[in-house]
Amino acid sequence: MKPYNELSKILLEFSIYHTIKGDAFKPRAYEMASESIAVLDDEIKQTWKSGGIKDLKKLPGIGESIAEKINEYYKTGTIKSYQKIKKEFPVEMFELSQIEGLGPKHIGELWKFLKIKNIADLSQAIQNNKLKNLPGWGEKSQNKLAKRLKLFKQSSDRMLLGYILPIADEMVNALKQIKHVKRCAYAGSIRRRQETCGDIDLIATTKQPKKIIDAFCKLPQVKSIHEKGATKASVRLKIGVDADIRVVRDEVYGATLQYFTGDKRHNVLLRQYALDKGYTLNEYGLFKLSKNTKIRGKLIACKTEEQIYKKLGLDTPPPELRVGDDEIQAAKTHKLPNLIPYGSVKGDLQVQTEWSDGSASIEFMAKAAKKAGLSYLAVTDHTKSLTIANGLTEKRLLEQVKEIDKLNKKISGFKILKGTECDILKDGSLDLPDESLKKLDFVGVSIHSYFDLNRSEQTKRVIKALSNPHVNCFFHPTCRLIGKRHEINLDMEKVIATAKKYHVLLEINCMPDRMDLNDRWTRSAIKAGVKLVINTDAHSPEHFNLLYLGESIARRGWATKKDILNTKDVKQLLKYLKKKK
DNA sequence: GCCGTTTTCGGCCCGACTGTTTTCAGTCG
Repeated sequence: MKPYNELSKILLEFSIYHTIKGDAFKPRAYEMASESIAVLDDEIKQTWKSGGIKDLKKLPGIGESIAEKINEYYKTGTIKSYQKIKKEFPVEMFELSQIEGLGPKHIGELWKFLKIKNIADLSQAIQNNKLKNLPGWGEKSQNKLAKRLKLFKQSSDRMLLGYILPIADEMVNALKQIKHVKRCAYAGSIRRRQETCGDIDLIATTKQPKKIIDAFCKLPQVKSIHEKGATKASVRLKIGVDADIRVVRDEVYGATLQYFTGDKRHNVLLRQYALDKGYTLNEYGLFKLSKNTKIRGKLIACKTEEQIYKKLGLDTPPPELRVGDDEIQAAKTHKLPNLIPYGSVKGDLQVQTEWSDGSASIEFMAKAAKKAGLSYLAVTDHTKSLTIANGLTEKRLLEQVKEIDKLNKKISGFKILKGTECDILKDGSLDLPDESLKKLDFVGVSIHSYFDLNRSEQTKRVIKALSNPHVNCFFHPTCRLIGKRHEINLDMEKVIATAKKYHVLLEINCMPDRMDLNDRWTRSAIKAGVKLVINTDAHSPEHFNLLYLGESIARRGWATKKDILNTKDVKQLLKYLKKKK
């Protein structure tokens, strides 16, 4: 399922409604707007608040009519034309549409013939064998829908990238072992490194597609099969999400990879762009259109993604940037950023040890970090107000400082920095006095209490904390836990401006359910000239392997190496931090 | 209903699979 909010659900219902009515182009317009709003989430309301209809219209997929509907929604809490539709057609269209294989037309028929309004009605109708006698339906379609409904009821939400990526890797590696497979890769949201993914998209190349499809359907991760054709299959995995595979000839690998990497909005824009230039693009290649006709002509490119983009006069946007925003424009004007390469981070600046709520000693963590390829870390245990995590008092912090001095003499080729994850108290003051903070190399601050303060109080609290002259970094700034806890209510624009003013670093936290900052705030911070760091927030040695997740976000936020401070070695890092003192 | 480096009007992405059909509509990505 996509991360829809209420407004994006309403717009999707408009889309479904217009499809049922038979409108040709309105459905897609509403669908695009719905997706746009799902992605922007909280930001949409801020846009409306600060710029009204005028600024809403600047957003992709939102024009006069939908901007007015959004305005009405925020002003009155509802949309009149939506109420009208609901009266005429009182169906939970969004809910029903979340069942795989149940689209607008069928939702319309189920209402027309059987007065099915929601999931409960549908379950009842299936039990009573009512569907199979509808025009155009049969035994098979009823059974199929029954299966999909069951899956829907027990389906898990989107999975965190940090959990699903390793599974996709396993499947790709297993398929690569098969004799006839030339190439195999994951595409889709996983390749784009989206923070959560709804499914796994694989592509493979071979001269014997049937063998690969069979092997795919028999992978140990597979629970059941939805579809199995000559070159394409779709299955349910035991972990509760779907996986799709598409098998093509090796020569068209580039076109297929491009096509299935998406995202949808990027591809729609790219194909429109191609049409304007007299080409048509599909999963088999870029084709020249014959003059004045719409007939597909000569194959122009298909071997690599780069070749296809180049023929269109574009640089190749890295997969992480393909979201259908402004990346095609940047590709056209050669302004795509030189993204930070994976494996660039040299030191981890948020590490918890057994001194507070970590599982290992400082020495053990340092050795694990070194083994993971890092050359320094900052020990940043919690502070005293976080009693549940055994936070450090001033006295214990001093003892820890001494121990770190000792360890630094003992361990060669690696530097342990003295740091803290100092709690920001309710009023914005810090949990440790300045005398303690100034003894440290690296002061991180973060919020672990009073998540519910209103926007102005919370913002004031954070600005006060960041203005303390000893503070180097704001850890997991929005405090969100994906699927569990919302972002705290912060005026991020102000926080970013404050970070800029006081030379405070903002963190990209690599914990799979944090990923905080997210990609959009990362891009805003970079645009504002704020430096960032990528930290794992390690509580045990294996967490150092999560750095790639933070690097994914940085890339999705258009970060180059120079935007991320801990891509520097420890000497340069300390030099930068010193400037502040 | 949205959108514009040919357009403020006239376009709007494309192919595989399924199930019910005898040539296609619906759905998906």
